[in-house]
Amino acid sequence: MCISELAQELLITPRTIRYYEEVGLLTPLHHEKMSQRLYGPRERARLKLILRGRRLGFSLAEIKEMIDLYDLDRSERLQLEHTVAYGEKRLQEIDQKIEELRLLREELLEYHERFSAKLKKLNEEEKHV
Amino acid sequence: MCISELAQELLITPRTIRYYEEVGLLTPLHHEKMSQRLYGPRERARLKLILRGRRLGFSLAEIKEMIDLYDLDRSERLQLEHTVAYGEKRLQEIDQKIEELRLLREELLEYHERFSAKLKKLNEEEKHV
DNA sequence: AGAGGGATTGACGTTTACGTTAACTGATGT
DNA sequence: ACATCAGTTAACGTAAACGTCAATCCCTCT
Repeated sequence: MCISELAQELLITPRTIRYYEEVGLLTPLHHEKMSQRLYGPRERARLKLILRGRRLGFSLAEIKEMIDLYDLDRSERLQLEHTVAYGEKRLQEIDQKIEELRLLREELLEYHERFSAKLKKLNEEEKHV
Repeated sequence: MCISELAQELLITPRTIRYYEEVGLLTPLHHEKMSQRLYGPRERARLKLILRGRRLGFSLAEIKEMIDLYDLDRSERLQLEHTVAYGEKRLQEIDQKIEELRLLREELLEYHERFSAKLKKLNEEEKHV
């Protein structure tokens, strides 16, 4: 899979994909001999994860931490305990974000229902005319 | 409530609060005669909503849309139908974000459990030595 | 061999969301 | 009256996350 195909599928620009490589979020096949980058299913899954993180308000640095955290090749020889503890913290953060979204949802819904009621009332008043 | 009190309570800087006013997200009491801005409970609630939005990855422009949407004073004379429809769209977006967070959570949890198991195994091997 | 089309590599530009600093003002304690 | 101290305005600075553009390169097709 070449860069523009991948970009088109995920609705982003090639520049974005190269940028993610530049900051160490992606590592497509791209040796000396090859003139183009090639993306396998692993890089594709990783990119989707990055984009999901972005949509949810995580910075690229945070996303990199999460990804590196569970990158077997890089952290196998590092402190597993630290990794596990840190991962738990990240999961808790996500739970909190979910909770905050629930709260935001409730808040907006409250406004929304107040407005819907008003609209309904107005429509009924029109009928009576 | 003055600006620094509010800032301290919500763990942000006064500059941030003034900036939100600059872009039309807040409208504290601040007439000609007064030399300081005063924030009531309404502005405080609004600010908390803004900060929640930010933590969840919404841009200030998006947050402004949401807030303006249900600002009675401004939209009462506007098209209520449009407001209601748009609000429903926003609620759906939030539901999707919640779903995406659930997916991200699952993904990370999967990695996490794989790592935890590995750690446990290593600890047990140590005992046997 | 020459032309065209997509990919690559700098390099600089841009937007968002503030940070920082300077110069000023208004209220307040002594 | 004077100092001081928080708040204000105005202006410029900055980090993150790309956008944009030019120059070059590679491959392919005729």
